[in-house]
Amino acid sequence: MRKTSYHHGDLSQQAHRQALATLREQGDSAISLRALARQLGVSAPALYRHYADRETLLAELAISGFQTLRQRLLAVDQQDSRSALIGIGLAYVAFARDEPNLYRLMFGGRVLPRGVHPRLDQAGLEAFQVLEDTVANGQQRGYLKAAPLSLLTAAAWSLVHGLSQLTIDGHLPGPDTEPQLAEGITTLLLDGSLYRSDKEPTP
Amino acid sequence: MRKTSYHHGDLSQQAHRQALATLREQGDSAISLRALARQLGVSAPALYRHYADRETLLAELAISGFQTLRQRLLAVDQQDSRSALIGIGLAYVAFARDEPNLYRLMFGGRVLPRGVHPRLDQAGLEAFQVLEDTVANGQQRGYLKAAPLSLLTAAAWSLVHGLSQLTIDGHLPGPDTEPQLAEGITTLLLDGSLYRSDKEPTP
DNA sequence: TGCAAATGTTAACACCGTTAACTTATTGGC
DNA sequence: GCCAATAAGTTAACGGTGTTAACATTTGCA
Repeated sequence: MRKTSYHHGDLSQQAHRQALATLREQGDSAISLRALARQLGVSAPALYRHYADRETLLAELAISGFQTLRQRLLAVDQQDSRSALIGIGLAYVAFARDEPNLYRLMFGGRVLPRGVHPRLDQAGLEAFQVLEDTVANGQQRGYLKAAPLSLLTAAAWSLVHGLSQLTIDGHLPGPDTEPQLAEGITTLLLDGSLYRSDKEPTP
Repeated sequence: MRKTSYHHGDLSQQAHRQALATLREQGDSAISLRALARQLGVSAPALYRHYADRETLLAELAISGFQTLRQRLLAVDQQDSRSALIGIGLAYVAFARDEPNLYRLMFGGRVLPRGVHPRLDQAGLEAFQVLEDTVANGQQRGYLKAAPLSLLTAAAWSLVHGLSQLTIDGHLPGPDTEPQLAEGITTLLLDGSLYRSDKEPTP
């Protein structure tokens, strides 16, 4: 009664799985509920028993994306502040490079606006929290300036997010200069880009 | 023979105009060739005399976006290096904030991939060039580190692009903290975020 | 004047997301 | 163990989309 049963039995999960595969390979615009249903051997309206609409399905994919991004950031060694910060930056960009289509969906903006899917907003915040905690930790240890936490965090996030986006969209000249580029840029934010002969980072 | 003539006479430009208006108000996904033709009082296939397909029309909009972004960056005062760099950063983020939907289209990535519309790629490069020139100038004047130009430029671009994207998509906590945030962050990249008591920027 | 090119037209194809109305299987209470 | 409620599927249909083919009209030039 597995194959020919009226009820599919595992449609929700399999739809998520298949949609994620399509997303990875061809981007979010290639995800069609009808095609998805076809691939799963089911009628299109059946999917509406599990997802309110197409956008909700996409939101679900983005949520799982934020969760794995968070896991990747949590896995970074936090021994000393400097390597923790650089490590976070590298891990962030590496995730975007490994999952460009998923990353684009997560930060698409137009396709998944904030304030519509609460669980999505929360998943994004939780990933962001890891970065903020690392920055706060660096401040407490006296490694980072006493500037407002929100400012430092926004700067760090902007930098890695911008670099990720530009990298996966091919805007940067040498696309294979990664990940030295990520490390160099992160270092630059930490040390500053001004010319000076006297640079002695106070740990 | 204006209104009832068989030939429209100005379809290409008016299509561009109307599509840009729709883009600004509702985002690129709201642009439909059929609806566009309807609004212009013309049949849908007529548009194909002027644009190869929908994507080409979107590319045209993005091109004009890059051109006005370039103009905005060129208008920044270049008297001294520091204010030029900060000014470029502010102008860049201001553009994104003023034209969020246009900006998203320009850097969408999935909807307008690079390497497909040569004129679009070129327009993007030309805007980028202004930023690079400013950075190179700062180096020549001895204001910026002698690090590789591509590294410094990529860092600056990543920062302003990331901040723009996060801002217009509402990812940053206080959305009205702009544009102090942009200035603070740009300053941070210039001076570095490390704690140190001796900071004397060498001009 | 006449013919070619430019620029419109209608009809049609193959998709899409979504809803309504209906059918079948599963499950929990008596 | 039956049987009603519910969960999870079905087909049919509506209105929308991008795009192409085949045809019509206007314009501009030789």
